Formats: sequence, structure tokens, C-alpha cells
Amino acid sequence: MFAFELLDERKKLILKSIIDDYISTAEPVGSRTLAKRNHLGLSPATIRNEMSDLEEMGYLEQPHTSAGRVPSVRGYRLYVDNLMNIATLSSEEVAFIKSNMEMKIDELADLIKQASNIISKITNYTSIVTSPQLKSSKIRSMQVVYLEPTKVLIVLVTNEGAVKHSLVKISDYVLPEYIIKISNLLNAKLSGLTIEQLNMSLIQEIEREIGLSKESLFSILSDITQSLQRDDYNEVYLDGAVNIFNYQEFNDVAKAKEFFNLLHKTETINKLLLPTGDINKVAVKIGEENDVEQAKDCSVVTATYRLGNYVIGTIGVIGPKRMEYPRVITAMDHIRKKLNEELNKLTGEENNT
Amino acid sequence: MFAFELLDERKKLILKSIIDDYISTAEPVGSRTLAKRNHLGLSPATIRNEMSDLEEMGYLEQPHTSAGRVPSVRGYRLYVDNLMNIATLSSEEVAFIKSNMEMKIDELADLIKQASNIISKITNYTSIVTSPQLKSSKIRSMQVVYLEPTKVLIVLVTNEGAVKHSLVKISDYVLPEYIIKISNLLNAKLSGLTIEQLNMSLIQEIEREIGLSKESLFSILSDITQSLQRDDYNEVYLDGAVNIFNYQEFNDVAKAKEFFNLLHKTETINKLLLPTGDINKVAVKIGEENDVEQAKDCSVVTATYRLGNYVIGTIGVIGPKRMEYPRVITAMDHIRKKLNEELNKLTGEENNT
DNA sequence: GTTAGCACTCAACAACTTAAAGTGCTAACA
DNA sequence: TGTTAGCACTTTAAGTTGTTGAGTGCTAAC
Repeated sequence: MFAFELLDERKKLILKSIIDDYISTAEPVGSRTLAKRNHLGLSPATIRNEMSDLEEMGYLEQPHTSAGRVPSVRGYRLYVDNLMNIATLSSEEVAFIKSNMEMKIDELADLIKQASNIISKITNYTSIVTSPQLKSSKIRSMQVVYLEPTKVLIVLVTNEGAVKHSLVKISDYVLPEYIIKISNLLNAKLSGLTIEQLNMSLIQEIEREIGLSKESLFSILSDITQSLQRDDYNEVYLDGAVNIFNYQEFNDVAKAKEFFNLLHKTETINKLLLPTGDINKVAVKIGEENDVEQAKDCSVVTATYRLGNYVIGTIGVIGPKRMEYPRVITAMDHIRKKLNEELNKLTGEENNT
Repeated sequence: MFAFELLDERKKLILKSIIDDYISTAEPVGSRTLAKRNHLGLSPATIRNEMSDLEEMGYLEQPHTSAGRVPSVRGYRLYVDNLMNIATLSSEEVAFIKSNMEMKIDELADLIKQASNIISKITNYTSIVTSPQLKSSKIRSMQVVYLEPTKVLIVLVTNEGAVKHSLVKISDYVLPEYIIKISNLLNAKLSGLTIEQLNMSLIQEIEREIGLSKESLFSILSDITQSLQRDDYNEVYLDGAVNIFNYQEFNDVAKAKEFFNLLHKTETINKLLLPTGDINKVAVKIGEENDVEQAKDCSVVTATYRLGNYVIGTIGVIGPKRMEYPRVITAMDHIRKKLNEELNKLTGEENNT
């Protein structure tokens, strides 16, 4: 913050120009080319002096003595926070997002996949998206379907419109009629609760309250509960991973390999997508700002999406540090809003309370 | 076949040695190194003559005059069909496969994912696996679950143990009790049929036979049917895509990009996995033998898996043409068998008829 | 039929040169 | 005093050239 105070308008303009330039070319920017391209009314020599200052202040870096300058993380940070122009989406882009998000999609997972796909197509980077965590979801409907004497299928619909199913082997032989009873009972008793709230004591309570033949009910219920809680992960969706090949900084096989390795570690992606700061704003993490070692050469732009007032997941973009921040931030904000709209449409009336 | 007749034992031995060598080193094999490495009791000059013959016959190729030889597709073909040693899996590998396949897995999709994962880990290449096509699956259980007045959830379990669900918006308002009736009715009537057999005339037949209030039943049923048939795709599972970076021939970014592009086109992968020839044997397609242009630099090894006597899907490996065929073929055969076993366990009694 | 010997080829590598783009510094200018 | 022209210097990238090493094909001798 202190150093930022020291930047006069001209320095800001020069820094902005350098970063704009570098983002579009990936080439270190020199004083001469900068003076030529963006006719700033300044001679290369003057720019040189300013650049030297900016480097000293930590906003720029030099790959080697006779190369131009490259933005540092700090430089990008200032750029993102204060310098860059705000982009607008073209009407084609807006139309593209609209038409693709408003396809009739009935299920959360499909909606998220669709959003993920749109993000990678609009931004030309790789999209990373998390689905809501099951454990904090409310049960909207829960049915148990009889399959075989020792096998039932649990089907769960959450308040977010996610559908999960789980095949459960149960210890005792049961009759179909019995399962139907249990199903109705569970559906009635558990609707509105979260998965987290499903535990043994609750089960015992239900059991007590009802009083079906104790032994088997208990074992069935506990089998079911365990199965549900075992599945308690949230999923990560990716799209457009190959887009990374469009960017020079990943033209090196080692780098590309690292990137793909990073991508398919779900926990790592989850970490990158963890909301930080103001959840109403699109968040930007540049290079080492990501506290994931393997993502030190990447920038990540994220936005949360929500159901009613609850944040239930994050959409994100991962790409080179030299990312087109203005475009990406605008796009993410737009897509996030669209996703929220669709989500609230999809989950329908009951969430509008 | 004709040209093959002309190969005497020595030529075969030399060809085999060259290919073995090339598979492990990725370097063109020269007469001198070959003579040294595999002491064949022949001078480089003799080998040179033989190599020259082999090249003329189309089994070998020369990247350029002063380089060693590289196997041609035809060379690999002969190698795979006649020359190579048969590999055996180490006891560690067998144990690894066993313990990972025999985890209690209740659902087809999970079993297939698991198999896919094991394949890529054991072979060090990329696994590609298809799930059964829904349309030819038999309905084992089909339930309709009431969610809202205009929304129901269909849950379908197939004879292969696949579980599919589909949210369906229906045109009319319906009552829960009505849905339960329909659910029971459908489950009773449709069990044992294939999805393919679900069509309007069947629906009308059911409708006639039962005689619930006509209008709404028909529209509900047709909504459901349409929804099911819309979903009629088969899924493709991938694992170990990053393994490709282990192989020199993909150390070029353009090649790697092409590979990843290939991978995420589901139709293309499906094409690569289409069973050809003897479905009891592990199949090998080398380079251009794959009738997919983009896979011309890859080899694909596939094996079908089955439920009872019906082939229901394919497991496969994709990697460089210089693939460790003996290991891969043995591994695939082994994993296929394991998968069949587990599948038949999973789907239980009813398929044992 | 096999092999030693030899002339020839070609890619890969290293050493060297040059060109281009950049910098920092100094001195002159407005 | 801030700006800029000019210049010496630096460094990479690209091109040139020469050398080396692994390879080949051919011929003639064993």
C-alpha cells in the first residue's frame, strides 16, 4: 500500500501499458517498442527511467539484462486492483452464454457441467468448478427402492437439485413392503435435514418413535447412513484443459505436464477454489498468491455461486499468470449471475422462502 | 501373409530384436548396437544385409540414411502376431489388480472407473473404457419418484448393474399417489425389456391394458420415455492421460496437444474401442490401423468385457506405437477376466440363468 | 553365405559470428 | 529540473561452419 502511494499517474500509465502489452504478446516489453506501440508522447529514454524505478519498486522484473521487462506478481496485483480497464462482453458472447445456460437443464450436475463448458469456451482457459458439498445440503426427497432381498437403492434429491444415488447392501433379508414403509418413513422424517445431521442418535430416535421390528430396521438404517456419509465429497468439474497449449509459457513439455498433474488432483483444485475475501466479488489469485505450490505459474480467477443467500460452490478459471484479467473477470461475473439465476429456477419454489 | 512366408528364422529373430530394442529405447536401432546388445553371433555387416532385406519387405523404416532402423506398422504387426514373447505379470501386479478390483463395489459405473484406473496404473499408458450402451440394456428395476406436482425422478437399474436417473418435467399436474401407481405399474410391466423396446406403441399397449385416466398417463409416459431415450449414450472413462508425457514421441507440444484433443472427443474414443475381429482375444491396432486419423501415431489395445455371454463394453489402452505390447496384452487379458468376474458377482443371481 | 574394410551420409553438437533488442549512463537541451 | 539524444555495453536468438559419431551400402576376400 505504501509503495503504491508513490506511483504517480505517469508511472501507472506506463505500468498498465507494459502489462497490457505483455498479456497480449508474452514478450518482455522494452522501452523502445513500448514508446512506439502506445504513443505515450514520451521518449524511450524517459520510459527507461520510469521502468527502472518500477523495477526497483518491485512491479517489474527483468529476465536478463538485455531483455525488456516482465510484470512481477506485485505488478499484476496492482494492475488487477487499480489499473486495468474494465472489459465488456460482446453481444455475441452474451448471447452465447445466455442460449447455452438457458437450455432446459433439470439437474444440478448438468447445469454445473454446462457452466464449466461455457467458461472454458468464453475465456479460452481451463475451467474448474466445484459442486456443493453433500454434507451441508438439505434433503429434499429421499427414497429407498427395493432391488433384491439384500440390496436397496437410495435416491436422494437435495435442495440444490443434486441427485445422488447409492446402492446399499443390507445385512438382513427384507421384504419389498418393508422397504416401502421405510422409504416413506425416511422421506417424511428426513426432508429438510442436512446429511450432516444424519447420525446414529437421530436414527435411534426415529426408530424409537416408530417402533417397527427393531433389529432389522436399525441395521438397515445404519447401513444407509454410512453409505451416504461415505459419499460425502464434492465433485470437481474441468473443461478446456487443452486450452493451456495455446499459451507459450506452457509450450515446454515439463510445464504442460506439471499443469495436467495439478489438474487431476481433486484436493488441490478444491484448495484453489476455496473462497477467500469478499465472496460477492470475483477473486483473483496470481502466481504464488495461490497457496498451492504446483500452481505457482498460474493465475486463478474464481467466483462463488449461490442458492438463495447461501454460497454453495465456486466457478473458476486457471491459466497463465499472463491472463486476460479484464475479460476473464467480466466473463466470470456474468456467468456466475447466469448460473445463479438458472440454479434458482431449477430448484424451484421451495427455496424462495 | 505371402511376404511373411519369406522370413526365415534369422530374419525373424533380427526383426524381433530390433523391435524389442526400439520399444525400450525409442532410438532407431543400428546394426552395430544390435550386434553388441543382443549377441546374436552375427557381425554387424550380416545384420546390415538382413536389415536391408527387412526394409525392402516393408518391416522396417529408416528415418534418414545414416540413422538406424525403426519398425514400420507392418513390422509391429508381425511382431505382435508372431514374434514377441508372451509376458507374465509379476505376483505384485496380480495382487494389485486383485485387491483393487475386489473392493466392494456395488455399481457398474464405479467398477468401470476402478478398472480404468487399474489399467492405467499397471500399464503406464492411458486407459480408455466404455460403459454399456443404455439402449441395449435390460431394465431390471424402474421406479418413478414424485418430487413436485410437475416433476418426477425416474430411477433405472439395468441388468448390468448400471444406475441411471433422470429428472423429468411432466406436462400435467399429478398427485403423489398417482405417481406411485404409475411407478409400480411400470416396474412390473417393463422389467426385463430393453430401453430400445420402449416406444409409443408399447406405452399405448400398457395404457390400454390398464386404463387409468388416459390423457395424463399418456403424456407422463411419453415424457418419461423420451427422456430415457434422449440419454442414450454410452460413457467413456479415461485415466492416466498424463502418462503420455512419459514417452519421448509425445515430448513435442504439438504431438501432446493432438493426443489430448483426441482423448476428449467421446465419439472418437468410442470408435477406437469398437470391437473388431475375434471378441475373445485382446485386439491390437497399430498406428494407421486405427481408422481414426488423429490416432495415427498411437496404438490401441482393447479387450471386451461381458455379462454372461453378452459383450457389453470394451476396456482399452492407448499409447505410442512403440508400446510394450507383451506386457499390455497380458495385463489387459487379466484385467478383463477380473472385470468379468466382478461384474457377474455384482449383478448377482438373476443373470446366472 | 559371412564378414572385414572402406567410402559415404547425415544429424547432432559445439564454436563462432552476427544482428536485434534491450539497458544504463552521460551530457545537452528546453 | 525534467526530458531526451546518443553511445557504449549486454545478452539472446539465429545463422554459419566444422567436427564427430553412428549409421549405411558396396566390394572383395575368407
